[in-house]
Amino acid sequence: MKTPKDQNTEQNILQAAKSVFQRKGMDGARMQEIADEAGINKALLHYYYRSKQLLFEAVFKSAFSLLAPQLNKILNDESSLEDKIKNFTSNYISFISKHPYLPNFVIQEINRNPEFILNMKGNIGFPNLETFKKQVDDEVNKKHIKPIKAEQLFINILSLSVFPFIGAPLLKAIGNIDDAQFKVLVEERKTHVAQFIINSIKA
Amino acid sequence: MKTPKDQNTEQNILQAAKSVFQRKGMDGARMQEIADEAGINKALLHYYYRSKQLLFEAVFKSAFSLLAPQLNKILNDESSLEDKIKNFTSNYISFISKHPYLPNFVIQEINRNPEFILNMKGNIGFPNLETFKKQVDDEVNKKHIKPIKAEQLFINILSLSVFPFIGAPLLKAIGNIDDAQFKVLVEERKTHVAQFIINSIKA
DNA sequence: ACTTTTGTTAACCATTTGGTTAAACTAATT
DNA sequence: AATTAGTTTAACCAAATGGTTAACAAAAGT
Repeated sequence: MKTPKDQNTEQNILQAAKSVFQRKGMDGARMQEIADEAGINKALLHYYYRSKQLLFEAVFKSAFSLLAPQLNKILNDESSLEDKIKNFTSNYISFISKHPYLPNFVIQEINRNPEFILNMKGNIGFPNLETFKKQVDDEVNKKHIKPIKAEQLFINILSLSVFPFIGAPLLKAIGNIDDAQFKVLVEERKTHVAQFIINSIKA
Repeated sequence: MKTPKDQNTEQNILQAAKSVFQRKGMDGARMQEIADEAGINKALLHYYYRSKQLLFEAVFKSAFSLLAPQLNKILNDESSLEDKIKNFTSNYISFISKHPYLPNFVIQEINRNPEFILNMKGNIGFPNLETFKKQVDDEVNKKHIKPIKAEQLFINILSLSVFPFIGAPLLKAIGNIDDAQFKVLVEERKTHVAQFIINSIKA
């Protein structure tokens, strides 16, 4: 018997929780701040999500569910390796540009509590390397690309796509570049990264 | 009049604080836990370092001072570009292997409080890209390497060297690899990363 | 109409946490 | 031995924090 007054209180809470947790992390987040941002009383948080931990897990799963399908795109579609690399790097960098807090949040919390990701592994849609591995090994055998371990190639692709966002403040400081210039660099990376990788592995 | 009994209480505290802060971060760390790990009373923490904030800053500066000189090695020494890349990736990966919490700690805390790194920028020894930029541009002009922006190359080098440590639990989960296998991958990366980069940029 | 269920709040509670105080202890100085 | 100054601790404190309770409001069911 929901009051129509604000039928989506639960969503408001989740939205506020996302915003606060992703900026401050589990330890830095305050239930009061989430309540304020959702425009409700603190007790209502516990009415919908029983504890800080459960609210956090809802946020984390939601965030992870945004990132995982994007990963599967590169791992499990039908296109050629080169197309995969081009599409993935471009799409992933575009996607993260719109959600700049996401990768740092997910990685930080996984590091804080590594068992956490094990829960995720059961879920359908969890990324799996098998198809990608076969494809890379195959291309290597056919001498289409230089010898490389699929795992290393995957790590390289992900590193080049994701790290610039996680290390942004550091990179800006070292390179003495402002936000606008950094944005240009990121924009360039949508094509640069794929080219960089393909140059490296092509036979 | 220092008691010789334990002249290095201050160092014990710093050591314990490093351990706790680097594992739990500023928000997750507890002064009591640091005191316990240092084997002293909580009040002594405040006797030597007035507040949690000041103790944290001491730890952060110490951590950053470990990473920065390593960066300068690639940026400002006299060797050829290729040698720089080889030495840096190999040395940096070796170094971080011995301090696996360091990069995540530094990057996480910079993201939590981006103004923080601005304090560091004044310090001597803060990494500076100018020399590296000149060298890369020069190599490009001489057609020794393919055209590439020095900033992008720098980001790539750092991404490929550092990200695997920050994303380790994630990468292990996706690749279905255990700690031992991951250690092998990291070991391989000491040479793989340089080769991957050089393959990509060589003319 | 009235009873039940759901949504919402203000006030409250127990615990944790960073920080303080005053006293005790230690060792060099006089 | 008495003084002095630095070091260490137990006990304490106020604020913050996650969580609960009891009362109230609004729908929905009957």
